Amino acid sequence: MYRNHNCGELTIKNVGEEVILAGWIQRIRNLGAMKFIDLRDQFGITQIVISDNEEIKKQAEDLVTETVIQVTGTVIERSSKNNKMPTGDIEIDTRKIVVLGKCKSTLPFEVNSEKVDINAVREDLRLEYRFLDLRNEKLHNTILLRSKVLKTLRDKMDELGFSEIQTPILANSSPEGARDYLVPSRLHPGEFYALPQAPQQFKQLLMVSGFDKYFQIAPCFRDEDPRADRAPGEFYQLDFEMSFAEQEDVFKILEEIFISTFRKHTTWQVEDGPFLRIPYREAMEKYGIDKPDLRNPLIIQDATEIFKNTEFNAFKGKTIKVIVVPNGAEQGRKFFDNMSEFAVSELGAKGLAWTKFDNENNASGGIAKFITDDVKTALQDKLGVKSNDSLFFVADEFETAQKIAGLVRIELGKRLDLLEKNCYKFCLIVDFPMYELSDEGTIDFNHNPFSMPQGGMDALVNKNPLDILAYQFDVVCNGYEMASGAVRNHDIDIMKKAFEIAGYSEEDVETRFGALYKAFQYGTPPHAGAAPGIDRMIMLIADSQNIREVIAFPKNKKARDVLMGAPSVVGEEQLKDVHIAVRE
RNA sequence: GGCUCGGUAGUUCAGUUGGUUAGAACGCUAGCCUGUCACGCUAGAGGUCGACGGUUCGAGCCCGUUCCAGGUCGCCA
Repeated sequence: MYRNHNCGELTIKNVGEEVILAGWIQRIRNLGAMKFIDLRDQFGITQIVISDNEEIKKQAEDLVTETVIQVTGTVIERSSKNNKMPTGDIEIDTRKIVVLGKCKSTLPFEVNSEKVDINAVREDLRLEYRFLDLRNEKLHNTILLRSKVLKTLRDKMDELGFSEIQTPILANSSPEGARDYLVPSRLHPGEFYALPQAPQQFKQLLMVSGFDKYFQIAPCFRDEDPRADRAPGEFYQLDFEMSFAEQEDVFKILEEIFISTFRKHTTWQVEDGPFLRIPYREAMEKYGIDKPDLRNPLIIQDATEIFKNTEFNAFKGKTIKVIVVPNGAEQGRKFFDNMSEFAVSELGAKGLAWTKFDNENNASGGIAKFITDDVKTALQDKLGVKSNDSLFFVADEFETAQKIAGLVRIELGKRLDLLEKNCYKFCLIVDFPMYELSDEGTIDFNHNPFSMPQGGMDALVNKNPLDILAYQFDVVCNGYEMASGAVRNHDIDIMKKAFEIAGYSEEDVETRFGALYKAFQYGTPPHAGAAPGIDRMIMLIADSQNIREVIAFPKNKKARDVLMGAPSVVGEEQLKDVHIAVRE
């Protein structure tokens, strides 16, 4: 028996009991004739005291921190208690110490040190020694939180009538989307599997097979560069799909999942559903981005009309976007200069014009001299500008102006500390366009080629493709895209037409999406679904700034596992097996 | 791939117009200490200043190349 209690459960009630504990030495305080050891395991810390007995002192002589030991002794009441810890009333009067796992005396970084912030330690070093890093309480607890969230999600999906069905990891390359991870086939020279970017086609096939509601905590693989909120290589989605479902049915499920999971695992405020629905175009107009952070109260307004006769050269012939900051006039000149500097150097703006309205409602500073009486009246009447407000203007081509104004809005929210605290603000971005214009001027799918166009065949035949909307939506929370979903296009004729508009022939569809093309000719129920990103969900729940904090063994920016050493060079024999020529 | 910020002791960092022996804190080692809990005190060990090349009497510092790593843009149906 290695232990009969853990390190977090002994209290004053256990005084007098003979116990065996096991754990890691977090700290040793050597007072000469006596010695205190903080013994740590996943459940807590218990103080071990060593005194008097020469035999035991000898056993404790060469101990170093992070060694795993087993301690046998008696629970005694402390003479000086520590009310900061749950076990602070007691300590273990030691009878025997056994070293179970030795540890080097010099660690690559300090573990669970209150003197050093682990987040300050170079990240590649933490990743190289991830097994030590994961001993740090906060990270350790985040991984345990992840386990709890996964359980909540599974229970919730089960409760909602979904069946968990696993789909292949060795799958086929899909010609759309991100770069695939390829796996060479041994049995079929020159052919490759691809790791799935998402179980998209499989889950739609399950619908054809009559599985009413499917879900899976699905690994997804995409060979793309990472971001702070996007892990390289692989990530997990709560992938689900429902038969005979419309968009609203999916919304209800998403609202149920997010609200219940966030309420269960956080203390921040989560509003009741339904989530606010914002059409994509409205989101771009008001926030300049399709994943708005609604904790930020600022909105973007259009002032193109107001300035159409302006003498200000930078505004002439441009789309003018303006952000009005209520009571923003109290900021000094330096703030405005810094914002302009930021917009130009960081955002690539041509400039960031600004002005402010004083107590008497007169524009002063910045571009005040271009705020004519007419413009002033219009700003007040049409955009609601009041005294002591400040205004930031972005003038550019329409889409650029929108985008830069969106980034300025985010930065203003940060610098002025405008974000509502301790809350999760969810919304649904709906009505994504079906198509977009590519850089080459051709028509491309905007988001997901499997989505049903709003208006069906009629819209495809009669409308300008760029005006067609899709039943395609995102869940957004606090500025992060949390889920993507759609009503799928289950009608083979509409599908052919939809692809035709994007420049694919029927043969293209047949070869690229052969399984769906075939299956949809044998009785397909209308279906819809979505896929919340699990890593990002846990990141928000844990209030982490970096997605690697919610993954036990994350890869670094270059998609390398520095602990395990993946990817790695493989032997010639292995390469020959899979018919890959050995380089000379 | 572009832009940007970094790389100095085990760790986190400082390092003056380029100038003697490259410092601090934490950690580590040793000694002292019977009530600590971020224990305290004293002493010590520990450095190819990412790598290569250049400028210079002299480079941690300036220049070039390169490697590694973070953020961001491209990318992510």
